[in-house]
Amino acid sequence: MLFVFTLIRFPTKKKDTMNIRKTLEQRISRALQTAGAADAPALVVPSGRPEFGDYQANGCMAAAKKMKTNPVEFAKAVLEKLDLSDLAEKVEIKGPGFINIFLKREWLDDQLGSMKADEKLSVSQPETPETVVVDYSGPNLAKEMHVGHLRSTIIGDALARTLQFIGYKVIRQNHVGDWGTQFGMLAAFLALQYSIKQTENGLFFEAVSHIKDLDGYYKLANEWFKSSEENQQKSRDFVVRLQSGDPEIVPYWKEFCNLSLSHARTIYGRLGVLLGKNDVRGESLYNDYLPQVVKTLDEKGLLKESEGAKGVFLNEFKNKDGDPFFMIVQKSDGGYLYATTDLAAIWFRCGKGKEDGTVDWTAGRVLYVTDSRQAQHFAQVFTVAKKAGFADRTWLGHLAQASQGHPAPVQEAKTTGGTPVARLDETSKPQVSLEHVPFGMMLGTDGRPFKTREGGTVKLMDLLDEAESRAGALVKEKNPDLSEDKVKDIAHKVGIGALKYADLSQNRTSDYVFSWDKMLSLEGNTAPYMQYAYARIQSIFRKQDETSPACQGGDDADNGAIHVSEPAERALAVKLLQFPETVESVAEACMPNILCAYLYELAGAFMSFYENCPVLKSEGAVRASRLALCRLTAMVIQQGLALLGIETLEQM
RNA sequence: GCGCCCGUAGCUCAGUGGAUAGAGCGCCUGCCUCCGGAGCAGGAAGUCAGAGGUUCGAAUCCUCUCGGGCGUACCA
Repeated sequence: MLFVFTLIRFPTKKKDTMNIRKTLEQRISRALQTAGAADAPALVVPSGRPEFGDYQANGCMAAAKKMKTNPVEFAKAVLEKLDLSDLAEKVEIKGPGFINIFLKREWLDDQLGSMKADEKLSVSQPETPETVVVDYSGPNLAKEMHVGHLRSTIIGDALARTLQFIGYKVIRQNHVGDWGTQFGMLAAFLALQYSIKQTENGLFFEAVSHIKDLDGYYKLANEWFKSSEENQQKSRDFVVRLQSGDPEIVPYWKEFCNLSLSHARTIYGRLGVLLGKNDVRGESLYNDYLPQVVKTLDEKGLLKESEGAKGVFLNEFKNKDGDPFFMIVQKSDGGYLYATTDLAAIWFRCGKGKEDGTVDWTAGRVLYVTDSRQAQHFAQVFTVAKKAGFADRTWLGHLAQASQGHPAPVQEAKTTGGTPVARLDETSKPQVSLEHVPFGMMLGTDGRPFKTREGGTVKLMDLLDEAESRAGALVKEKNPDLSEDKVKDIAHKVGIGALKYADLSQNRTSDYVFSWDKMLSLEGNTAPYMQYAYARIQSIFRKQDETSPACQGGDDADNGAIHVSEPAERALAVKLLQFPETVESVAEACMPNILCAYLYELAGAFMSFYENCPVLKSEGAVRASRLALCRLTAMVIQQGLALLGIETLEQM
């Protein structure tokens, strides 16, 4: 018992020494406090200019203002309470009260050494690794995936990878659209127009071999539907029977969904997106919950009726007439809506699924990676979910633990770029953090919602083909001696990497102008730039094995101690050490573009280092140190790109 | 009407209340007998839509105006 108690009270905590920003933040906050400014944030940020050091603390001015003292005098007082001698060679006050910190080279050397020895690259694990559900991609199975699905799929995947790396338990959820009247039509067409064989694996439809693309199938089905009154009637019968769970009909619908899902899986495979069969939890799986959702809302006294429809009035939102918004959960004909399904999904994810034994987890945080047009919808759904208690915590996360014996801390509502998020409701009952992670729309070069010249959408498959073929052409041009297989492999990694990076590097909240050239560009701030830096480093190690037989095998070739001295080395060193704080920011704000910007700066710092500091031509300790620096840079670039779902290559 | 988002270099976009607003593309000037030139070093290019306000300090926060987008009761 005592052992357990000890574990709970003193969780094994990794030391946080390597997150520069956090370390400085803690030390300076303490100094501020000692100097008389309680609760004043230190406001530590990397310095804007080299002459201002590596980091600057901006908190003194505001604190002094609050205390009505002279900011420079106060900064001096803070400095007296502040001992950074172990990590800084100089700490000075400049301007109206900035504290500029110049990190010590020896300290940088130490930090780089421990970072290199750590498989997590100094990214510290959360003390309580809660379960985070990431809901992303979620294509409608009736149609083929197009460019509009790219952002959710890629951004969601990068966030899931990042959260997982940090140490959260990540549950990927592919909330595919697999329900609704159109599925009755599609299934009916499959059942009635194609020959069917029973095989060991279930049904086999002749259609499967004919359907080259889903959109073509959809078009055919639609024509069939429209061609006669009889077909329409058959189709409607199908819908009714399907929705009542008729065992004769369900297999047809299932087969169609499988067909469509296999198309999605092909796309995911080519994109390198980690969404598998087990991550698919379509709308239809919540069907059984829908009546219960409505019933629960009724029991909580939230359910009202208006013009025949059932729903919840929300004072927090206004409708066109300025009256409370009415969120409908059951139509006047008895049917349910997406708001109902979303409520059911929240319920499922936040405890109901575990209670039912369907899954073995319950969420502490749920991220919805969908376009920004749904912001209002989610704000409303989250509000209702909280009122109804669908998102109450059944698992005690860090919030509950932190508040043991005290009133629960009231946290400020925060946003993840759109929807306000409340972690605690008005009764201070711990709640799951439900966060909409919105992204902007895909626009054409005319600034209008993106469409092809024919008015259609660009198929994702076509975009991937184009990305790889453009990259392939470039690879052949740069390196004509490579084998066909090699070219193909490089073209794939470079092309897909560029495509993903083009999307991820943009602030997700802004609208996105679709451009073949921009999306598939391979120069400048693109994924290939980082891949190229990585390949250059690998090239150094290959050459190093050849030129220095004593070090062959590479085992200890890069194991030398790092001693930064040249300015370019120092700049690279500081950049490398900023990896942990960058990854944390990405996870907290759900902004992969922060990581992209970081990696671009890192690769840039390496390129300068590469130009200014010869590695293989240097000797002794300098050579060993530079080799080690190269190795660590390669590790960070590889890991950083991996968090974005982008692969590295040994050669390109 | 109401709500939310946006307006930054020729184009596409970064930018956490901090010091002289940054990248990429395009344009101009240098750099491959030298670890991979998909690169490096540098240059030109800005009334941060406009006007007020808060602040020691505003592209960032508040108000208004102009311009654009999205959403707004039985689609998702």
